[in-house]
Amino acid sequence: MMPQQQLSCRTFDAPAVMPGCSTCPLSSLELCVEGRRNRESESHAQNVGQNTGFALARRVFSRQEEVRDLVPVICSGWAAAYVNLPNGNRQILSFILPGEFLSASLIFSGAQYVWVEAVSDVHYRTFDRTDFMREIAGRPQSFALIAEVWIKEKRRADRLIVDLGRRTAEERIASLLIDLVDRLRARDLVSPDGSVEFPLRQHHIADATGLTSVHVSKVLSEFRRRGLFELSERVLTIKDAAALRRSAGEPHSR
Amino acid sequence: MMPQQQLSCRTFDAPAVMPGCSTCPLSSLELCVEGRRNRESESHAQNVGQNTGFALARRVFSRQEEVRDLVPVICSGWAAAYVNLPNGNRQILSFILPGEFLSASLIFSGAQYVWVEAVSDVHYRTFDRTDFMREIAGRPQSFALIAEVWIKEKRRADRLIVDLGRRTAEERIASLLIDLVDRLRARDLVSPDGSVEFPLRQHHIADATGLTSVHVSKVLSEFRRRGLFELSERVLTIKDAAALRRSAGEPHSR
DNA sequence: CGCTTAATTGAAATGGTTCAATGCCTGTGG
DNA sequence: CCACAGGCATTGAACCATTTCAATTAAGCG
Repeated sequence: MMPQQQLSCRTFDAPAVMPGCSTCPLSSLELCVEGRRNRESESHAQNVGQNTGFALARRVFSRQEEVRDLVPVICSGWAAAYVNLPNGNRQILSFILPGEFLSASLIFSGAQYVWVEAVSDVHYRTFDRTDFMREIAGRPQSFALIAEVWIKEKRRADRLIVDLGRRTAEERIASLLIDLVDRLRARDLVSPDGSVEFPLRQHHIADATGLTSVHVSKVLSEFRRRGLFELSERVLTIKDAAALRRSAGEPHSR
Repeated sequence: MMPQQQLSCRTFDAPAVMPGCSTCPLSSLELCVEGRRNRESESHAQNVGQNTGFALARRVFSRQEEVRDLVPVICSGWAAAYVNLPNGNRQILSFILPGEFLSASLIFSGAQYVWVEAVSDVHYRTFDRTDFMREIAGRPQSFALIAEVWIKEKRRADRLIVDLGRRTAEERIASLLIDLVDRLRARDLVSPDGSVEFPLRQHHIADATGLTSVHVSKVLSEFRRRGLFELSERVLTIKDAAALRRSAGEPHSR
């Protein structure tokens, strides 16, 4: 228990409760030592080996050998899961926000085919897979929660397939922004005036939407010109949500 | 138990053992009344409500209300899971071959956002979700098998994302053909001379690869001209597997 | 046998890429 | 405090992979 591999970079004294905790499955399952909702309640956290980690922005922080036996969850910051192509291109499969598993597949298997890069500085937490499995196997309602997480991830992947296969650059970019803002809102990370910390570079958006960063720049400029949002200094402020949603095309099975 | 909803179309006297049985998870879990490997062995099949169904080619055969409580598995024939877009386009998310769940998500939830169409005539089988869950929840090794199915499905979705986001028409089409043939080979559906029943129309390939059927026609002609395969009369014969694999680009995380 | 669906082919149009040049900002080192 | 390098964003022009449009033939199907 408590396998203390250091995933990468330096350690860090992380504050106990992090932005991701409010929506983190590990927290609601009372399996996280730090993020427990109710510190008085009976907790299973001490039965699950766990550890914290930290990665600087732009660093790759999940490697084959490191996730072999560990299930990582993001506590704060953004990450991106991607694959590299022989020609030097890459495709981002998903952005990972605070309170999310690096990948739901890693809950059940250490086999990994994606790279994960920290977009901003990232605090994460790793759980011993065997311990974790044992804890949820016993409790059906825990299992239902994990199934839900998994289904959501699959649904998001399917939505991306539709975007990449059948929708224009404008629609893809608008969808991505809407999806991210919606998820951030669920985590209470949108401030009352509608602005959000938005660490993505244009090349991230390009890699996620299957476009070039040159074209992303052009589309974003056009969106700004139309007054849909403001985006500068790593802060995004939606100005005309309805128009943005229109640009994303009809909601195709949200 | 045994909820006897008729999913659609007419009933049919299906032969007990079908092409999909050899690789069907329900069969290896001994949960299928018909497809059991070992008829003498102790089986849990009578604990799980189940029924057969049949759908004619080109029919939609999975609707919201119908999968609410049922987990469908294809026994013979091909199906396609897709979503419709407001502009009349559609995107096929996956082809479903004999021995596969309609969608792994349906194992855990009846909420559905895709349509499923029979590509060729399809025999399928439905299992009561509650019964099914109860049976696998108790047995960890069953659960591992289901997790594996789920991970495979997700991995295939991720591969499609990469194809649609970053690869050319040729690469997408070649990848699709290779993937299908590989899966068919695993089911022993490739005859010794290398030919397979291949019920897809060009518009299926187009809808799956995010292209137009016009362009699919051009690429397929070019492939044929180069002698990579023959394809006519719903039969595909790979002639130059190595060259086809080259056209698909490097294997990006198979 | 006629009617609809599927496949083929060519020509024109286009959404997005590629290439290239410029400016900006940030961090770094002298 | 300035010079310089590297990453990031912007803009315009040329290019190209794929779409769109259109016309023709071939293939199922009742």
